[in-house]
Amino acid sequence: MEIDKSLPKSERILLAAADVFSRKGYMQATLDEIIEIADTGKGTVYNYFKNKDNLFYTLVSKINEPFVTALLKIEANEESPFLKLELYLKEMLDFLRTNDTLWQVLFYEMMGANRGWYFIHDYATKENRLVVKWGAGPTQEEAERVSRYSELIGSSFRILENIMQEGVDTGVFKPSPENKGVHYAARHLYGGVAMAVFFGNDREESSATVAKIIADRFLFGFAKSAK
Amino acid sequence: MEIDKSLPKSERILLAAADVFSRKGYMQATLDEIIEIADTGKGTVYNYFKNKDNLFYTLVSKINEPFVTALLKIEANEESPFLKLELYLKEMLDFLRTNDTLWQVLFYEMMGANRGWYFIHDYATKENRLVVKWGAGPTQEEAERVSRYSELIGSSFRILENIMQEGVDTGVFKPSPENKGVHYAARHLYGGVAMAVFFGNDREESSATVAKIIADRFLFGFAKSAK
Amino acid sequence: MEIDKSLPKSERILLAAADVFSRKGYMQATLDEIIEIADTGKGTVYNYFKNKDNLFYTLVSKINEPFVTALLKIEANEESPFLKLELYLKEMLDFLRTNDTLWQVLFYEMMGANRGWYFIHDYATKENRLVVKWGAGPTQEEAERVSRYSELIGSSFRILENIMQEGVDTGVFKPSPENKGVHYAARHLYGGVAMAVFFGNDREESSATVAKIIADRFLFGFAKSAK
Amino acid sequence: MEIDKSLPKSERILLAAADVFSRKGYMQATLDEIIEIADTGKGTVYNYFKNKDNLFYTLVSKINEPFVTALLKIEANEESPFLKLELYLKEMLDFLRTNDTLWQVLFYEMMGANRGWYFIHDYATKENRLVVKWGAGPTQEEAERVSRYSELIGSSFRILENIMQEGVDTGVFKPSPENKGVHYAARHLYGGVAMAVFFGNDREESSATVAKIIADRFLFGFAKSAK
DNA sequence: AATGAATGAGTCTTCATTCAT
DNA sequence: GATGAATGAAGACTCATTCAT
Repeated sequence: MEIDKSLPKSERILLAAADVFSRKGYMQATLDEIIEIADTGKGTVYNYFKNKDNLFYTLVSKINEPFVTALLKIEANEESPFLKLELYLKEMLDFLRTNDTLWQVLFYEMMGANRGWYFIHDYATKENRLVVKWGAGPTQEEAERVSRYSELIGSSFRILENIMQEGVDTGVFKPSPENKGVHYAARHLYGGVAMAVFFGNDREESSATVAKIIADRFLFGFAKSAK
Repeated sequence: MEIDKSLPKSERILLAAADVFSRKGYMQATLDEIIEIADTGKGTVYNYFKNKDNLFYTLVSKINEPFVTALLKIEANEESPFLKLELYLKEMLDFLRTNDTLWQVLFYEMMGANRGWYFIHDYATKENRLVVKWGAGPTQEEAERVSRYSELIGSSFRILENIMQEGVDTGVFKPSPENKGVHYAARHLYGGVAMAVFFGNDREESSATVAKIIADRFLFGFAKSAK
Repeated sequence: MEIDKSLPKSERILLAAADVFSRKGYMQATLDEIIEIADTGKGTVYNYFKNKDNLFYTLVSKINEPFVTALLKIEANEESPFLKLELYLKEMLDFLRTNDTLWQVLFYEMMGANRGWYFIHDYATKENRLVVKWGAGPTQEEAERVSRYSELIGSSFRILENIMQEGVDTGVFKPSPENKGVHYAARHLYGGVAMAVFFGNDREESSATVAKIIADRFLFGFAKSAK
Repeated sequence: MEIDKSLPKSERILLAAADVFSRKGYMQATLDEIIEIADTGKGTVYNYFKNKDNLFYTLVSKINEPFVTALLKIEANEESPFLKLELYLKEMLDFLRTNDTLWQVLFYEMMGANRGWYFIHDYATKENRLVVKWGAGPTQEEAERVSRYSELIGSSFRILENIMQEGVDTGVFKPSPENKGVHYAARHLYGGVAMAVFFGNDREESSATVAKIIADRFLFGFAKSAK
């Protein structure tokens, strides 16, 4: 990979990091390879980023930002929940197709290596609450790390929930059984889209087409006729 | 974790490995911790397993076997595709709830480290074909590794495809637009279930209930009425 | 430095460590130099010692042991405090002359790098009590480290105090002004001997002779006649 | 720590250096922390001081100066050696209590890293002479460094020797056995005071009181009666 | 004179793998 | 078969020093 030498160091490092983290994952990515590609010194990386984790987080955080902005715009517009959902999915497909490998890593880092504890988003307080099932629980550092990553994913995920909830509230979408909220259905849709992209790297259909199909199937079902 | 000392060494090692890989993921799991739990020597591990990767693969492979057997039985029975789908989902939920962390790792190892190349399952030859988009492609070792892991996931995934295809063929499920096959929809459903489990560690509802809900939503849609 | 290759690895490492720590001090000593001299692999060091600090501590601890044993024997014998004091000093001189550089490092590590906090030995509970004058205080790790080193020095220092106190109790030594105990005088004597050895590397006089002189001057004064 | 911004840069750097070296010791002190406190640029430090070592030396050298001036004044006055000794000790106690950590570092730097070679002060030529017992000896840089630091300590130490020698010459202090000079006794007293301060951070008694006690004990002994 | 971005040599530490017993 | 002592390649991170502006 070649990086434009005229860019400032910090950007060159981020570009190189994107490349390496995508190919190697978090653990196997090495700073040596990153500085080799960024054509910079090792110390320079540590002038801009506190450590490896901070470099990775800064990177995905930066990429995530315009994505969330676009989604918020979709959520805020005046269209029907049907169309909003489709627009959301198209946006998400475009985003994941561009950042597939990096987001695989992010998903994994968010979920992985967790012993007996996890975070649950408390919709009342809007905070992530630590639940320790057993064991000693995470160190503060581990907890913060996972929490940060959860928050990143959550920032786009909750917009999907909002759109779906709007549909339920306005009576066009089915409520969940026993009115449990849309969390589970949203999780399923969100995760399904992500995995479908991660799984298959084919890009034969445009994201608009695929979004339309997914939305259609999700809303009106895979069965030929209603029960 | 306590392991039955009367078991043969190789099994004790696998049990210990299951424990450690589940908690730590692949990279962060150490052989030192595994042999500590298995109460055996480090050399012994290398007598039974070629290396760390082979140990992990043997482990997930062994766990996967009865799962696939159960799915094959569901596929083979005489029920309607509707019920088969529900049974499949219940089986999958039970399985993933039991092996969530281990399968997170497996998914990641299967997808990860794949920039510029990937595998496509050729439904005709039933083999995984390597597609190199750009770059040097994987080393033979990398390729074999990813291929093996893909095959593991694929073994359960293709059964879902078969059930869905059966529904399409018998006219109860909608065919894909332009008759492209059920791959994309299957990927979406399969991935969605997996992510929903990986994401949320809540087990409030029984897997049977959840399977019923997912199947219902998947088949008949999230919208209140058909278009 | 040449090390007997027939010795077990752990001993070779300790011998090499003694050499390097003596010459370089704690911070500037490198494991690379130690393994070079011990003619062993870097991993081997970490099989025997948890980390650099533990290696250093194990080393000085091991050296300190027979020294304290010898001092305890002196404390326990039936001689007069006068003679005990002289014997103690001779023993200490012999010890410090042998281990001068290593003990300089130990003294420094015990005292140095302390921000606003220090340990005071509580003679009642026989424990080291942390006193934080200002600032955040040490991390637990720092505290334990310094405490361990303090304890090492303290093990020989308190024997001197005991001997001096015995002299006061039996009426042959002057009590401290306002009966404050012998701590200050002991500190002065102990530190004075240490510094005298650290300062001047001359070994012209035998330790027995020097011990006699120090004891004489300490007991009967430097002035020609009493006031 | 706040530093007066109106002071010239070089002084602000020295003040900041005093703070950091005191708290962290030589090795663990970083220029980053120093410039942070001095509120200056890193390059500026190197405009005024050749390197880290030179900064440290300039600092302690500057602090040492008024101390030595005060001691010289004591040496020069018309009082008895008894009183001079007491005044010297009070001055030293005051000084060390103020600069304890910094002087610990200085003592250590002076003594440390000296295996196989050391300096002896030649009282005739008033120069430090290098004695190589074995090994290659120090590099010129090492030698100069240790020599400079030795000279710093020596500047105050030799005044104590002078006072004691004056007492011997005028017949009020005991000469050393075989007329070897007061070096050893001075070393013992000087080192003892230093260590007593470094060891115990208690400041319960005023330096005047402590000086009186030390002088009394040193001159007239710890034993209740002369032999 | 003042600055601070850039550097890379240097260090501790980890851990999969080997092999002699 | 079973073992575990020994290994060294690899990797994150630090920090004194330089030098162009």
